[in-house]
Amino acid sequence: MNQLPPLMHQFVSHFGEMGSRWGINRTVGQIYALIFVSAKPLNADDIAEALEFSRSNVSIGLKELQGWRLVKLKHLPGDRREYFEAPQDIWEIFKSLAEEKRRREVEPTLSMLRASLMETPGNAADAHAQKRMQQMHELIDLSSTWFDDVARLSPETIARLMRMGSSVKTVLDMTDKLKIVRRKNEA
Amino acid sequence: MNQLPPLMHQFVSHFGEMGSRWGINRTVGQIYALIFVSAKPLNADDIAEALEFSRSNVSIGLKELQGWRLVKLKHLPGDRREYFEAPQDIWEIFKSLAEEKRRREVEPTLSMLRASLMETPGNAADAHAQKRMQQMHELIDLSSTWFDDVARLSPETIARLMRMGSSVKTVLDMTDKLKIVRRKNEA
DNA sequence: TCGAATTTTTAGTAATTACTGAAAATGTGG
DNA sequence: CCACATTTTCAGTAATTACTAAAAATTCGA
Repeated sequence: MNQLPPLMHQFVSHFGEMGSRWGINRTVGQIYALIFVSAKPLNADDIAEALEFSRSNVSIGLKELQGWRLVKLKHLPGDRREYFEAPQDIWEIFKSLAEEKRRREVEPTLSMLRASLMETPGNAADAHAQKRMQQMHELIDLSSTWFDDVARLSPETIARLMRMGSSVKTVLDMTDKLKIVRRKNEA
Repeated sequence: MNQLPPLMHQFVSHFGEMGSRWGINRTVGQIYALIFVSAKPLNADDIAEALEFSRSNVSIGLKELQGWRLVKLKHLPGDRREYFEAPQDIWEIFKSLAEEKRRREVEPTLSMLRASLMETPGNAADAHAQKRMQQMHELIDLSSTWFDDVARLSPETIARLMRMGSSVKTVLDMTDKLKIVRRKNEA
C-alpha cells in the first residue's frame, strides 16, 4: 500500500476510513477504491500485494463488492486468473449502488409497512402507530418509485434536471398553467 | 417490549433488525422506532422499560438520535424529566436525515476529492486516478447540490415533482423548446 | 446552597465482526 | 483425468463495538 503513488494512496486510505460509515469495512472500501482508480483490471494477488491484505481477505472483499455490483469480473486472454474492474461510466455505478441500497435497506421496510397497514389495530396506541407507518410508507414509496423512474432517464437528461436545481418549480408551475390553458381551449 | 401492542412491536423489532444495515445499532433503531410511532413524547425511563434496555444504553442511544437530529427534546410542565419525540412532519424527518447523512458520509469525500484534484499527478497511474476522481467529484457535487436545492422546495412541490416520474423529461424538453422560440423572437 | 431526581460517564464484560493462515475445493490446460 | 494454478472455505484469533451496572455529575426545586 505504501508504494502506491500519492494520489492513489490518499484515495484508497480515505475509502478505508469512510468504509465503516458507508456500511462496508475498511478492507472492502480500500479494495474498491483501488479498483476504481486503477487504469487496468486487477487480480486478487495484485490487490493483496498492493494493500498488504491476506489473500483470503481480498477474496471475501471481492465477493462482497460483486454482491453490490460495484466490480465486474473480467478475464484476460492467456491468463487464468480473475481480473476485476469498476464500470467506466460513473452514472452506471451510481445507479447500481442506489438500486442495491434500495433493495437491501429500503425494500424490507416497505414490505413490513405494507403488511402492517393491512392489519386492523386493536387499540388506540396501535391505531396511532399505524397512522405514522402510513405516512412513512407514503414517503418511501413515492421517493423510491420516483428514483426508479429517474434512473431510467439518460445520464444527460438527469444531469440537465439536476442542473436546474430548484428552478424545476418554475417549470412545474409553467406546465400546470399550460395544462389549464389547454383545458380551457378544449372546453 | 413484549407488552407493546402488536403493530408497534412489529415496527420496533423491524427497526432493530435493520439498524445495522442503516449504520446504527439495534438499540438505537428500536429507540427511534418507538419514539416515532408513539402518540406522546417519551422519557428515558419509559423507553428503557418498554424495550428492556439498561438506562445508560437508552441515554447513549438518545444522544446518538439527537446527533442525527431525529428526535426533539421536549419538556413537559411540572415534570423535570426530559421527553423525546420525533418531528411530526415526515418530510422534515426525511430532510434532516438526508442532510445529516450527506454531512457525514459525503462531505468528507468531496473535500478529499477536491484536495486531490488540486495536486499535480507525478506519474501515469496518478494521472489516471485523478481523472477518475474528477468524474466522481463531478457526480457527487452535482447530485448533492441538487439535493440541497430540491430540499428547499415545499413538500407539495417535491411530491408533485416526484409524481411526475420520468415524464419530467417531456417537461424539460418542452421548456427547452420554449426557450429556443423565445430566443428566436428576441432576435 | 442542600439534597433528591435525573442524566451522563466510565470501567468492565459480552457479543459481534474482521482478519489470517492453512486446508479444501474448484477449475483448466495438457 | 491428472497436475497444478487459483479461489474459497474454515477454524482460530484479534479487534471492534455494544451493553450493563455502578459511580459521578448535573439540574433544579425548596
